[in-house]
Amino acid sequence: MERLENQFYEIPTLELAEKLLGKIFVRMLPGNIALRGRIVETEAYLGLHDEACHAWRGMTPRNRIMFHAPGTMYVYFSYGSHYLLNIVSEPQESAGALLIRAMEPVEGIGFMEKQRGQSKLTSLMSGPGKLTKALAIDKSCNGRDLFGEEFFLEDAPPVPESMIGTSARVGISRSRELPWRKFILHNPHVSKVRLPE
DNA sequence: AGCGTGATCTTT
DNA sequence: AAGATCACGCTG
Repeated sequence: MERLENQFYEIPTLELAEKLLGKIFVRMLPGNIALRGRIVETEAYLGLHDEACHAWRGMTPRNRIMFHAPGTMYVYFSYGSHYLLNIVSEPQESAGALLIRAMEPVEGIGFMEKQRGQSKLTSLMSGPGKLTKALAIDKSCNGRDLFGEEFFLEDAPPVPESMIGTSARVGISRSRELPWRKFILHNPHVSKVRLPE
């Protein structure tokens, strides 16, 4: 399948949240080994008026990559143990991004199992911290883009509207009313959400 | 349901 | 300098 170019990312963040579903995230390892995962869950974060977004009060050392070009990877360290992967969207000032919350393993599953220390397929990448571990993504990936030879997205047929679920975002306290989480309905690799109180 | 974990940001 | 807050995952 074809690689996705810059124009793919240059649409409103909430549209991109759905368009990313079904697409294949690829990481090439030394030795021409490929890791592939199908994106099955995303969350949108928008700089303006979204108090759950890291950038809602402006640029800081941590969030500066959110102000970069669409298609850049924003990776940050969370809860003392996990790296979380976002794909930057929107023009600079808007500071939007999509959190990649879950993928379905497609290729390189042996490597992923080793990374995760377990082999249950539906547990390998069914959460934002799990998938970065499976793909060996850490802070060194922060600021890299998806247009090189190591990281890129491959096109795939769009997921029909009837197959897309919507909900509030997981694990946040502010702006909980915004239904900006998108996922593929009934897909077993979608994260198991902690029920909100 | 509870807790480890450590960077980041806000408030003194 | 100190305290609060986490875009989480694991155990039980």
